[in-house]
Order: sequence, then C-alpha cells, then structure tokens
Amino acid sequence: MTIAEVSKKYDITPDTLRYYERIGLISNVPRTKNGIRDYDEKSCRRIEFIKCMRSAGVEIETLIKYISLVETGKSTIDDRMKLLEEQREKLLIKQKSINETLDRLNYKISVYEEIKLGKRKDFSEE
Amino acid sequence: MTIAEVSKKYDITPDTLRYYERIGLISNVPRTKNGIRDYDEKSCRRIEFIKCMRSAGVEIETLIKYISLVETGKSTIDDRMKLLEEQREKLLIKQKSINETLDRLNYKISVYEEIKLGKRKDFSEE
DNA sequence: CCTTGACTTAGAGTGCACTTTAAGTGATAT
DNA sequence: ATATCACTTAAAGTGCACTCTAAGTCAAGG
Repeated sequence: MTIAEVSKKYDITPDTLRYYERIGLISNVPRTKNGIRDYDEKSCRRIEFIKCMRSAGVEIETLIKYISLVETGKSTIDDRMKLLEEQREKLLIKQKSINETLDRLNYKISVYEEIKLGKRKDFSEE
Repeated sequence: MTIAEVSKKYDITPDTLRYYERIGLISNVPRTKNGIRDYDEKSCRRIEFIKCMRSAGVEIETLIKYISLVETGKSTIDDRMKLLEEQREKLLIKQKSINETLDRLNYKISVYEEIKLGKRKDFSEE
C-alpha cells in the first residue's frame, strides 16, 4: 500500500504519516527497491490505532512511549497497563467536560428558541 | 475581586485572564483608581462561561465571535443560535471520538488484565 | 528524450493558546 | 525609609502537532 492509499484510507496526510514515522510512532515501514513506502498490515493496524488515540486527544509523546513499551516486549506489560489507565482517566475527565458543555449549549439554545417563539423576553446575556 | 482571587476561584492564571481581556473575550473589567482590575459579577459570569467552553475545546476565535454578537445586541440572536448549534455539532463529534477511544482503552486494559492473570497468552500487539 | 507526477529527505515554517519577560507603578510590612 | 509584593503594560517566547518547502530521485507516457 502506497502512502497515498494509506493517506486516503485513514484520512491522514502523507506529511503526517511521514512525520509519525520520523518521530518513532510507526517503525519498520517496508520499502520498495526504490525506497518508496509500501505499508503492510502491521503498519496499517498501527496507523489506525494512532488515529483513534489522536482523535481523542491522546498526546504524541504518550503514544511514542506506549509504542516503545510495546516494542520492548512482554516485560513491559505492567507499564503499558499503567499508561493506558492514565489515559483512560484523562479521557474520562475530558468526557465530563464535554458532557457539561453540551448540557449548557443545549440549555442556551433552548432559551434562544423560546425567545424566537416569543415565549420569553428576558434572559441573562452570554 | 482582584485578579488573584478570580484566578484562584476559576483556576485560570492571571496571565490568561489578562490575555482573554486583551483579545476581547472579557470586556469592561472595572478598575480601581490605581488601574488594578476589580472584577464584578458580570465579568465573573463571563469568565465562568469561557472556562466551561474552553475546557471542552471550543476555540478562542469562536468565543470572540460569540461574545461580540452578544455585545451587539438582540438583533444577533439568530446568528448566536447558529454559532451555538455549530459548536454543539463539533462537541458531539468529539464526544463520539472519546467514547470510542474509551471503549478501546477499556478493551485493551482488560486484555492486559487477562494476560496478567494467566488467562490469555497470545494477543495482538499495540 | 523529455516531461509529468508521485515519491524521497532534512529542515524550516505555521497556528493555536497561552506564558514569560522586561520595565514599570503603587500600597503595605519591617 | 526601604524592601517586598501584587499589580500594570506591550511584546517576545514557548510547546504542541503538524505542514510546507527545497532539492532531489525514479518510472511511465507522449
């Protein structure tokens, strides 16, 4: 799979894919005899994992650390679990923030709707 | 309320509070005769609103736009609603990402737990 | 043969959201 | 009185995650 195909499949620019490789997030990407990347299944699974984590805001540094633990081998399983649990905590906090803000947006939108319908004339600004 | 008090109350550094004011997110902050900020109720409500939105990742530019609509007056209610609805859409997408990533983290953590308990020996890396 | 287009690299540049610095003022504590 | 502390401003700096540029290679098509 060429970089263009992978880029399309996962909606990640070739620049970003090369960047991920450069910083050690995706290692051992196979090359053709001309040095052109030819992504295999393993690389694709890695990319999909990174995309998922990044889309939720998991930091690059954290992913680099996790990947390096994975590549070190089975002795790092405790560390990997700890790292994943920390990230879960962070995401739970984010989830809470987003849920609270969504509630607030829904409330504000409903207030504006009432105003438009003439059911309400006074409202606190913001 | 001094900047230090507001900073503590909302857990936002004084630097950030001044920055918000500079870029037009918080306007008309009262001052003492010496030019020192003396935040009133209105400013505090505004700060709390910004904090909530920012904590969910709503962009500064978007908040500046919203605030300027609010300050323009009632003629902007349709625009405000549209803006808030757009932000709600964005947050729903984020919420989905986070939920998916949390599911994945939970699954991975449970796999590692099984490995630790000796219930599983093989597992796909990452 | 020559152009086109996709790829390669290293390194510089960008955008966002702060954060720090430099230089200064003014009220309180020793 | 002098030091300390919190505050003030404008402007430069930082960190993260890309994103772009420059200079080059290579294979296929006209």
